[in-house]
Amino acid sequence: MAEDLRDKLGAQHLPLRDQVLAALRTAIIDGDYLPGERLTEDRLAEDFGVSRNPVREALRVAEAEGFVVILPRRGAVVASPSSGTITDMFAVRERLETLAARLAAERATSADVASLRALLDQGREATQRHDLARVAELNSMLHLRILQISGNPWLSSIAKSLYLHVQWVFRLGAAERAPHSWAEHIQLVDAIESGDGDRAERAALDHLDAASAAAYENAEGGYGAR
Amino acid sequence: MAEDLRDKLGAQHLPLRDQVLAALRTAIIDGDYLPGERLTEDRLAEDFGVSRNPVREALRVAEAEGFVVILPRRGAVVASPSSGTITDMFAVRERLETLAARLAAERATSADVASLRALLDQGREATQRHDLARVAELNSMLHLRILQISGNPWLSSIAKSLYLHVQWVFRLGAAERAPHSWAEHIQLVDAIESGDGDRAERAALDHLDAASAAAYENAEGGYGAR
DNA sequence: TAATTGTTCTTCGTATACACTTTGTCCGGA
DNA sequence: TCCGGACAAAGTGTATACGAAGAACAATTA
Repeated sequence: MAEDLRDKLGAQHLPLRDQVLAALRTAIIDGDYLPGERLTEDRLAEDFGVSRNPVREALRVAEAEGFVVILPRRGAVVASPSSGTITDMFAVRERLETLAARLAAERATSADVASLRALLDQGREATQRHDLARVAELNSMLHLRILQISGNPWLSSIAKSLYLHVQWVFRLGAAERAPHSWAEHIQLVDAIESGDGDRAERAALDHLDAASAAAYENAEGGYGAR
Repeated sequence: MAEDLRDKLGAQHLPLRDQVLAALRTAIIDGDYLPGERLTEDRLAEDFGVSRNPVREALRVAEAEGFVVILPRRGAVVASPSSGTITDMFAVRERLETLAARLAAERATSADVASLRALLDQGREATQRHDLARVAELNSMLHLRILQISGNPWLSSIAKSLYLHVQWVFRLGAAERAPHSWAEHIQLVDAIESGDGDRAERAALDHLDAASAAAYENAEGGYGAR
């Protein structure tokens, strides 16, 4: 029982600041904190039940990641993504995720491919159950897994951050499109399995173009220019 | 005008944490803190003459940027770039900086081109004076200026961060190669001025390939795998 | 020698204090 | 009514202190 306690404490070894950062990110992505909303340190500290220090450290990282803007002596506000950043984000994603697809195709082991196929299967099931939230989640997992398979940490961490931002901006539309994008995902995984870098890159590009087009449609009347 | 003054002073106020972060970054890039070296909060606080709080906040951001690694309950150490990360960084840079060159070519105003030409001129002069440090500095400024001209903030900030890391890893070799790379820079600016995106992208790629090759030569016997 | 126990260093989180900015409010005067 | 300035409130920026807990290393014991 003393061991249980120690295990729990040991497993807890996620610093509070990281937990706060994760909570802050998801709160922003989920729309619990809206763009432009003011985030005072005291308020966040209270919301998360911690003192100001972990909150401050989390805020600095969140700023570096582009989720909040910090004005000196005035504090933090949730960042306001504009339609301009949509175009910009997809331009960068196109370059990075096609590279990820190519590298994944060149490096994927059979176990890697199997893990992708497993995600696809689960996605198909979830689609049949009309569980859109789960489909969207599996969608994310698939993308992140491909990044991981690419084996390039820089690429992975940068693209992951971009992906989070895309989710933030299109959290509404993404869930709807998820089932449609699944066919594109199958193409992508097939291409990766084939080991053909060019083909994988093309499949990723097709997918991104479709996602970008859908994003634009969805953005009409969404966040305006700002 | 009183308003202007207040605005300026307010905006000018650099929080200590930002100053610490900047100092930490340059200290790491310049090799004052060597890879693997332990960075205790007390020591940094003393080095920079501030309390531990700003240091901690700067460290979190430095971790997010990849300059330090923080081990829970054990503190921060300077990150150790391996030859693997060199390859990975250049793979990403190739995708991003070619995109930047294309966008710059498509969007550059005549004033933008003039500013690039001005940097080229200064670089030529500095080369004639054999002022390698200045050449390297202008080299950086040119790259960052192109990123700025691309008009894509995501691209700009991500590529800038990568560029800093490249400088860190190759701070020795970069200065030597700077004069040689100047010819490639001229090609690049010419291409941007022409407004031909494809050509700009090709010029950027040539430049990166040369830089990458030089980096590898220089890395022999440098930082090993780690 | 090997295992155990202390000891020390350091991080992690909390709490407190205070200077300084920014912001908002209120009040008197034109 | 509108303006401008005094004044108060809110919140950040920075410093400091303290206790708990973990990690590393030395000392001690079997």
